[in-house]
This record gives sequence, C-alpha cells and structure tokens, in this order.
Amino acid sequence: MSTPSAGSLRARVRAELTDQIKAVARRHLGVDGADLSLRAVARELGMVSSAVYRYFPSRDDLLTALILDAYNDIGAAGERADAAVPRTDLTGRYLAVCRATRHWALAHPHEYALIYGSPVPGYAAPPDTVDPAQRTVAVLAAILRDGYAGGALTVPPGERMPRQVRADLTRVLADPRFAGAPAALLARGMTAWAALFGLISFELFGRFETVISARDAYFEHQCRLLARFIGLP
Amino acid sequence: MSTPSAGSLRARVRAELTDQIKAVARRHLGVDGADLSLRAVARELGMVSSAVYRYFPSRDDLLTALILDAYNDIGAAGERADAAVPRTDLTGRYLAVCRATRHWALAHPHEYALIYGSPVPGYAAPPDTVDPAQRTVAVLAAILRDGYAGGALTVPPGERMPRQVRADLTRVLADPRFAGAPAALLARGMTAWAALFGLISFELFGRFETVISARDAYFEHQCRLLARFIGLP
DNA sequence: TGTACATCAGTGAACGCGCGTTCACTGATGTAC
DNA sequence: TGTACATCAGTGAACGCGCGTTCACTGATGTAC
Repeated sequence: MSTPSAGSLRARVRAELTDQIKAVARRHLGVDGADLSLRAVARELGMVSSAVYRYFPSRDDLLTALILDAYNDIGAAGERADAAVPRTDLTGRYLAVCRATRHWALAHPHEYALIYGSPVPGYAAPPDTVDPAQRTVAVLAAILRDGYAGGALTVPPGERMPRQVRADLTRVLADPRFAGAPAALLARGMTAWAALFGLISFELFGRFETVISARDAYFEHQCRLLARFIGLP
Repeated sequence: MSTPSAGSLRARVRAELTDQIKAVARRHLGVDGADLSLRAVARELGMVSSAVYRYFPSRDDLLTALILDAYNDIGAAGERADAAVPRTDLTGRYLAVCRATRHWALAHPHEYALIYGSPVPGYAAPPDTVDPAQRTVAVLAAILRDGYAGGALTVPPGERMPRQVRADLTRVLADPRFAGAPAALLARGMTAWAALFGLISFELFGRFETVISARDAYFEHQCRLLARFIGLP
C-alpha cells in the first residue's frame, strides 16, 4: 500500500488474473477434459480469446500450469496429512497420507484425471513436472525410511529379488528423497503406491459404480490391508 | 459360395467393412484419444464421412463398439491364459492372468487407455458394457474360489471387516461369477485387482519412465508380492 | 513534480482449419412372384 | 428364368459450429530523467 512501487501493482493484478484463468480452466476440465478450449475460458472471463496469450503463450502451457498445480496440490495434501501425525505412529501416518490423497482426488476429480488418467495424445509433459509428480510417493518413502530406522519395519526374511529389479530400485534409493529403506521394503512400498492409485482411479473412474456403496469404509479397509502388506503393525 | 443365398454376401461385405471401420478407428485412438474424428476415419478408408453413418448411427456408437471390443479382448486374453495352466497351480494361474492382461495392455495402449483411463467427458457407457468389463476380475475371482475350495487359500485368522464393507462384498458374492470365496478373501483379491491395474496404468501412462528400466522383471516381481498378499504360496 | 518515452494489457478482425450430422440423390444388390 | 419392386451402400453438398493462433491497433500504466 505504501512503499511498494506502482510497478508491483500491475504485477499483482497480473498474478491475480493468471490465477483466475487457471481457476476457470480447471473448471472447464470437467467439460472438455484435457482438450479444454482457450476460447471458452476467455469467454467465461469476459475477455477476448487473444488476450489469454498475454498470460500463457499457448494452450499447452496453460495445461502444463494446471498439471503442475495439481501435482503440487495433491502432494502438499499428503505431506500435510503426514506431518499431522506423531512421527512414531507409522500406520497412522500411512493411513493419513492415503486418506488425504483420496480426499483430494474426490474433491478435484478432473485435475486428478489430468495427472493420473490417460496421457493426453500429442501432449508431452515438460521435465519440470517430474519433481512435483513425485511428492506423494516421496512421503510414502519417508514412512518406510522412518519405520526401518526405528526397527518397526523389517525386511521380510527369505525374500528373493531379481537382479535387474534390485538394480532399478537401488538407483531409486540413490535419490535422497527415497533413500533409507532397503530395496525389499521399497519394492513393497511401490506396490502399495500403485495399489493406492489403482484404488482411487477405480473409484473415481466409475469401476465401483454398482458394486461398492460404502466407499469410505471400503477404501479404509483396503488401505489397512495394504499397510499390513508393507509390514506395518 | 454355393448354398448361401446372395443376401448373405451383402451381409458379409457389411460385416467386413464394419470391422475395417473399427480397425481404423482403433488406430486413430492413438492420435486423437477418445475424441476420435469420424471424418478422419472415413478419409482413411477412402469413403465420404456420411457413409460411416450406414454402419454406426453416431460417433458415440462407434466409440461404444471400440470399448466393448476392448473389454472383451482383454477379458478373453485373461481367460485364455488362465485356461492354459493346470487348475491346481493357483499361483501359476494368477501370474498367467496378470501377465496376459499386461501383455494385452502393452500391445493395445490406446484401447487400454480408453477403458481404464480417464472417463471421456460427456460420454456415458451404455449398460451392456458392464458384463464385458467384468471378465478380467471374474477370472481372478475364479482363482480365489478354486483356491478356497481346495483348501490352499484360507481366511486370514483374526481379520476384522467393517459391517458395511462386508455387506457390499456379500452382495458381490451373490453373483455366481464372483461367488465361492469368503468375503475376507474377496477383499484381498479386490485389492490385488486394483493393484494390478494400478501397476499397468503406471507403466503405460509413463510413471516409470526414468525410474524402472527392467519393466518385465519389475512387473513379475510385483505380481509375486501380490500373490503372496492374497495368500497364494 | 512534471514530462517524454517505453512497456504492457486488452481489442477486434481475420486466417485457415476441422468437426458431427442431415438430406436428397444415384446406382447397385437382393427378393418375391 | 425373368421381370418389377424394395432395400441398401455410398455420394456430394450443405448447415452451423468451434477451434488455436496471429497481427496491427489503442489506451492505460510504469519508468527515467
């Protein structure tokens, strides 16, 4: 209000409109799916379609922005849920992350579909989406690490693992975000990770439509089974 | 050639062209995704776009035909794989079904995305897709049934299950295709089912891109973990 | 504090394109007698 | 076996629509002196 030079006013307005464009575009994902219409977004904002190009150089860049936001949102939701549980309550942390992830997905079905559904033909995600895309799985990995460090999680005795798989997992473990647990544990964790998103996608994409009616309870039960599978008490 | 009246000739030509249209449309799924272009399909077949309407009353009906075929194909692949393994080799049957399902998905990525990817906005699958959609999971259920009947699979002792979840699963078990195993086993089976498609979707939709290089071995290992999770030896 | 210039947001028209679907039509194939 | 009529496949033009992107422009906001 006082010190900030007039320059930052324009910048603030610009940031706000950028957010508004994204917000409207997000809503349009539900109508058009991944091939949302720039013109429709502009129309809803009362501006002419060419004006959007002052904010995003192309339709694909707008899409990329939505994808980035979605990854960061769902990842942050998982991180917050994890942080809210005592560090030593590993099962509680695991369940909290699962619930938060599903909760976000149910609240933002079209953004979820954008990042965890079919890839958009002709669209290639730029490299800077990779890190945000791994926030959720990084939270899960941290639980494995803490569980192993504290002795609660142990390597299942007599578990064999093909050499090539071990090589891949070892490479993953070289990343500090995923390090700390042995490969055998990471393997189980990654199965649970795929299962988590399999469950959410099944629910969201209609596979439980006339089959499962108690969705919350079902998800909870499935997650508990997966927790046991990982080795959590 | 001899007895079949001339009427069946026209019918045969019609059936062939119907198949050709579907074949071309299937290929176009890779370019346009679920919003494939009728005109592009017609163009590739050297016919005028309106001619396609002699075969499919609308674009959505063509899409429905592709969806039906895809469900039946992937389901049949699982059934064949299961049938090729001795009945008593439960783990072998389970792994065979998983492998066949993944194999089909890798060979038909765009059809897989059509049925197991994000739902198409504005498209509602007609009710006759439901049964074909359940062929794969029905094969898995049969393995549970046989395992339980033969005594190889047992209910995990002391496993609790929320009342509502039990109610849902009991309703599922009323269908002869899924009957035969107790609810606690079915619950595990359905987790493994979601995990299977979670794994395949992750692989196909690019989530393993720079992470897992030994895809076959990784999938195999994950499926073995899931087999153990279900209770298979 | 005031002026001269540069930056930027938004306009409106246009380009060139593709789409699903309808409709009246031609000509070939099938059917009934 | 041959003829008269009905069915059907495919044509080509048209309707009405929406799209992403470019471009020269106006007028407001910001900056340097």
